[in-house]
Amino acid sequence: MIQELKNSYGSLFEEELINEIIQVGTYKDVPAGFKLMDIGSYVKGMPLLLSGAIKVLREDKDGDELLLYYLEKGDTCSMTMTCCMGQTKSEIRAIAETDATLIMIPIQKMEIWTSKYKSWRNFVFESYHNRLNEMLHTLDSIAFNNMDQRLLDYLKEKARITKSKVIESTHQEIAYDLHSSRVVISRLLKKLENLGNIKLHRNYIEIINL
Amino acid sequence: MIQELKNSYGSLFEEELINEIIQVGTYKDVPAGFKLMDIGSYVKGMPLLLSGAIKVLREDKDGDELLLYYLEKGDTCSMTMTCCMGQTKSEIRAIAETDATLIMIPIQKMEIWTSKYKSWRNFVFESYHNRLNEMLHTLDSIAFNNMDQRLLDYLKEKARITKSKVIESTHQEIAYDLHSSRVVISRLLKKLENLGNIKLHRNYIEIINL
DNA sequence: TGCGATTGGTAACATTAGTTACAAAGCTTA
DNA sequence: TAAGCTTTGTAACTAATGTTACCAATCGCA
Repeated sequence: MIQELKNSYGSLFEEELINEIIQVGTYKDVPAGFKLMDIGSYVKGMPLLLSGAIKVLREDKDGDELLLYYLEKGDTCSMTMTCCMGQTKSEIRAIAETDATLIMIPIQKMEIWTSKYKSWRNFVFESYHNRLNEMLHTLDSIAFNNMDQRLLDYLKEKARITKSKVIESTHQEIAYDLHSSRVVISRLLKKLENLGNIKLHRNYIEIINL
Repeated sequence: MIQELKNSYGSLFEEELINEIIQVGTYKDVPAGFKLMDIGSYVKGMPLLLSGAIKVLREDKDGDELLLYYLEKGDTCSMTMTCCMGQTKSEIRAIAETDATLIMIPIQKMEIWTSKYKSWRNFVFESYHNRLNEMLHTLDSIAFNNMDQRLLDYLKEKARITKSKVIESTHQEIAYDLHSSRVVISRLLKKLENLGNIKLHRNYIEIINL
């Protein structure tokens, strides 16, 4: 854990802060698909992601989902931070996209470290900054792009996150993430296959050239 | 200015911080329609809004716009904050929706006050929190609602922001904000009029019952 | 091996939103 | 007041997306 922590955050945080994190943080190892946080639940701690990817999504009143963005090594969840501080419920759901390891920081430390460590403050601000930009990007995608472009972006991002040319998703799962319907996604995927961008298989999609 | 500042921020900030703000802040009085910030421009200072409303919007590569949210008394622009700190260009455009008064804080003070004043830290965090939530709300609206619902929400919000039962916009202007076309908006507005929710006039819309 | 469940392909159709085109109504100003 | 601009209304059409329905392929497992 210590080596992993230094590997991901060593250049960001000073030695002293790293040591504090080691002291109070709890190491967690979660399998792909594990639900780290749900809408309406209260937040107990703040996660620092060491490895793997976390999928952050939104749900509307009818239970329809929408993928917001992914968190990666070195990221944390800004939503969590604000929830911690404001003692409000979570507005989003977070699910491990791949197997992931992370360190949970007790929320009381948040406030203390924010006044004590400049590097922590910068990290928190930068994190907010990144999340806001990702939200902007998602919004752009929905507001300005057609579904075929969104699907293309989705496939690219998923391949990047999983570091693989093979996307292990069913059409239905993709439809959920993009808040569309299975039939529409199948249709557009078939179009991409005909263009030679991908190759379709049962339960996975092979990326040829995006 | 001093009275206005205490009125809007007196309960948030301690006396000492208020005094510092008075010392280093510049008072600004801008007319409705004034462009406070544009996409791609660098940010010189951080605004604290004293009165009026600021419209924050996004633009895509083709110049198509989309309204993100409004800022009101007591708000600041989180985008600005992150831009200041990261020295990156603005991702959004900000335009005074009504006549507005605000105080510009030199960006150097940001960093100093963040370590010096707990109330400032809380303000900054809370501000991020609010903006993230507004972004989520906008995203919900675009992803999960049809245009008629979005239009309804738009009219409600605009009436709230301007504190008026009369919305002084042309159909074309509304179409820009919602990233739609004039014909579509006219169509839906007419439907709302037939339902008795609004009354249409040239250059303004009267709200009957939303 | 065979049955049921899951997954994907496709057609036909419905709905929503965007586009083009044009006319009428209402301001503005020469 | 006539000419010209802006704004709004509306029809007809196109495009994109969503829905329903049904079948075929594949998989897991009894």
